[in-house]
Amino acid sequence: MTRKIPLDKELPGAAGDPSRIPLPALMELAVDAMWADFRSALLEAGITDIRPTHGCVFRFLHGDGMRLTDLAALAGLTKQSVGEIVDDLTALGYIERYPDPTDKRAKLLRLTVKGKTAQATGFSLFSKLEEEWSDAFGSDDIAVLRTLLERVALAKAPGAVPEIVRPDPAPIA
Amino acid sequence: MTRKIPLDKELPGAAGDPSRIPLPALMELAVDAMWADFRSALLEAGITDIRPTHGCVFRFLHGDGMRLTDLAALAGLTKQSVGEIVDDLTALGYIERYPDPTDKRAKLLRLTVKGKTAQATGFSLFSKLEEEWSDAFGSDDIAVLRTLLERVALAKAPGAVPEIVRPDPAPIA
DNA sequence: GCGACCTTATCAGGTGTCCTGACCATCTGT
DNA sequence: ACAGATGGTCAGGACACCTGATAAGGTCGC
Repeated sequence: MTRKIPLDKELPGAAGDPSRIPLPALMELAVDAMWADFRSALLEAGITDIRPTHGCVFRFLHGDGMRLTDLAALAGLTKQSVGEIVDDLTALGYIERYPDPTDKRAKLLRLTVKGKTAQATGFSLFSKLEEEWSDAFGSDDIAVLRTLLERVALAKAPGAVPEIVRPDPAPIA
Repeated sequence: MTRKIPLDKELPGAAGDPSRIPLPALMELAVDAMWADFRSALLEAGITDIRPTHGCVFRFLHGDGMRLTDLAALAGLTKQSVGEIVDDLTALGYIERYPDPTDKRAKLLRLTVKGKTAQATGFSLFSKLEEEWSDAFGSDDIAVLRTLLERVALAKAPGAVPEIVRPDPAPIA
């Protein structure tokens, strides 16, 4: 039972079985569901003042001082856009700006303790979400999904893949 | 080679391996890539004046006369929003409005010939896209992806699944 | 050491896509 | 026949992006 509306006898487009929801639409449904799950988990974890837009900061801000320009480049947005998001998160106490000692034009950005905690919570909830989806839809299929998506990301958006942030990374050696 | 930045020795969140891009982010990358592929295929097919927003009409408008309200409900948007989109597509010649003979308040919407052609083209391109992705990433994995996503959609957004439109369906019997 | 040029960040303003609220014309149930 | 629901539209606003311009500060050639 995947279809409700009976099919026409002749299909103008003849583009395969039209009861198949287009794959991109199907994926969008799923990704929306994922984000909805994540957001409600965030709320349950007591984080109520972070909007989806803020995600780019928590995903890409790392280290002990990043420039707005660099963060924007990682996030794939303009510095103006990220600037506004950064203003927001600064006002909320998740990140702070301080002057770059080596360049009087620049300001450096870093997560506050509150911000680091929130970032860690987020990453932990992502993990939990993946486990829950594994339980709900089969860990084998979710594993296939992940490796497939990783290959897709590498093939289609190579620049975006390696730059994903981990909680407070610091170079070894 | 999935990671570029070396890991910290101690991971604050300890939320599994942080080199794993969060699943929702990974899916978003993939879905964006899909839409990008689809849009460029649309352009190659000579359809250059349809914006992503217009998709809701081509996805959900079917039959020989639908009300704005019903279309909006299917698309999950307000009638005001869909009204604007409909104005747009009417001006572009893809759909037309005509008065509902049974209700003087209402207007009915239907695709023009141009609109039906575009819809059919779209569905055909979706099919082609899925084939191309099967070739590129493995038909087995794409098949798993599809059935998984269908189960997800059914579980997480049951209302959205059956109402997807096919090109010009007409009830049998 | 100094002008030409590139960056950094920010200000100002605009666009596209959604939303809520208010409204009139019309239909429906009692 | 009238109260209340419904169909469509107008007006206005939120939000997440964008482009362009500008001031302050680096960098490099010579």
